[in-house]
Amino acid sequence: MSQIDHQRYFECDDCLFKTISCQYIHKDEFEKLRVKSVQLRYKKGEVILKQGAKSTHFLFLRKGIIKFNYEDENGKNLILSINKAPALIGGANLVNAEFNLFSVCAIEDCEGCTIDVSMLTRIALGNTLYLFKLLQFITDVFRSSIFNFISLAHKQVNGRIADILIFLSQNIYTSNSFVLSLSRQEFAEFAGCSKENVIH
Amino acid sequence: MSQIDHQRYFECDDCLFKTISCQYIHKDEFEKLRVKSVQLRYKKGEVILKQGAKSTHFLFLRKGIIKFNYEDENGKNLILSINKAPALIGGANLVNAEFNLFSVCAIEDCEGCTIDVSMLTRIALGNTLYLFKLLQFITDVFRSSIFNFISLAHKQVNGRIADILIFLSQNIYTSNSFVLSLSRQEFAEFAGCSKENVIH
DNA sequence: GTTAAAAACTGCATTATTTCACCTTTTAAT
DNA sequence: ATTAAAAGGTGAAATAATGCAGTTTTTAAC
Repeated sequence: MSQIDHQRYFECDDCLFKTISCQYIHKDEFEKLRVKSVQLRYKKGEVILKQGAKSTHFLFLRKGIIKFNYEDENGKNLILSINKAPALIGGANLVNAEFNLFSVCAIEDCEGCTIDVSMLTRIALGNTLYLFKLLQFITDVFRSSIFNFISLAHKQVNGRIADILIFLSQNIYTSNSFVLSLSRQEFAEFAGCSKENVIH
Repeated sequence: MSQIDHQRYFECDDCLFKTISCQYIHKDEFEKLRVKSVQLRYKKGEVILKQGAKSTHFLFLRKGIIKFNYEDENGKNLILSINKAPALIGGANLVNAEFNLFSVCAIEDCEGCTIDVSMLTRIALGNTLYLFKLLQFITDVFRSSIFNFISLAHKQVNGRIADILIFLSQNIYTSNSFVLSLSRQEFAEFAGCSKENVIH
């Protein structure tokens, strides 16, 4: 009897998460994580982690761009942050395991693989330097969004839109020209303004 | 020859930081932290950590209320978050040691004591559960500010002001009525609007 | 207690932003 | 290829927010 065979889209050998992990933990230890992990592909728009759900795994995002989305009590969507691969998604739960505060959605086609939280926690607790490294990864996702918040909270719409374009150019697309994969509606949800305002 | 005698304002025996620490590390280990620490008092308005400076210590805030302040390139002040004791201030540097991104200022009289970062890091690296606990403390400071950001970025001024009042009532003063220790100017810096708008 | 400075407050003109009604273009489905 | 639905876009009226100029009140200093 074999376990369910999962679709394999890419090789683990050139995976950044593996490379970094194996600087701290033994290959055999990493193998325990690997056999529990599942490779996944997400189409643009798909939900990767659902707000309110309890997640049993992280996602190591190997390729693609994602948004952190918060749906408020009136059903209004707000984009909190946008991040690109490589990133460790859902990591906030490592430190403070609760329900997902936000949804994570693909805004471009993504691929990555799940990582079992309890297994990773067990390994990290036995290796402080690895734990430290993971925490840096996790806080990076957060850190990059702080200056967005500052701009959003304290500038007018023009400045917010400009700052978002600069942010996308420098941090996400790393290019002066890029094809925007956000709709005007999504852009407005990120900038905190009406969609008409984005267009004008 | 004795070392400089520092002023002592309060006893360490009933300190929450000591109590929590000693659940994870040995008393003798804690003593190494204690002898390096200095008790400090801050008056309302005083700067505890300075934006841009490299800090060699955390502050365990034992009593009082503080604000995280960001001064932008035009010299405009923005309040990012308000927190009360007990809290571990400057902790972001544990994971990702850099210069302080923000200033921390007392908005009511505060007391606390310094904690040597390198010593604490050394101890925490030898005790993962303690490290975990510290990280929870540190991320708490952050977590509490997320919903402020959501409100700030995506509501109008009335809603922002209302949300801040609710936040202060529930999270800081934990009372339905309180004496506001922020000036209207500071309130405006927190709400991201003009001071006239706070008054109207 | 007097005085100066800072903070609180007010009304109003100017500017910014949202909302609405409507039109055009693109995308996806049959 | 046709059609429906979604996204992109526009202008103009209504609403919201800022910035200014000025008055009153509170606070701190001598």
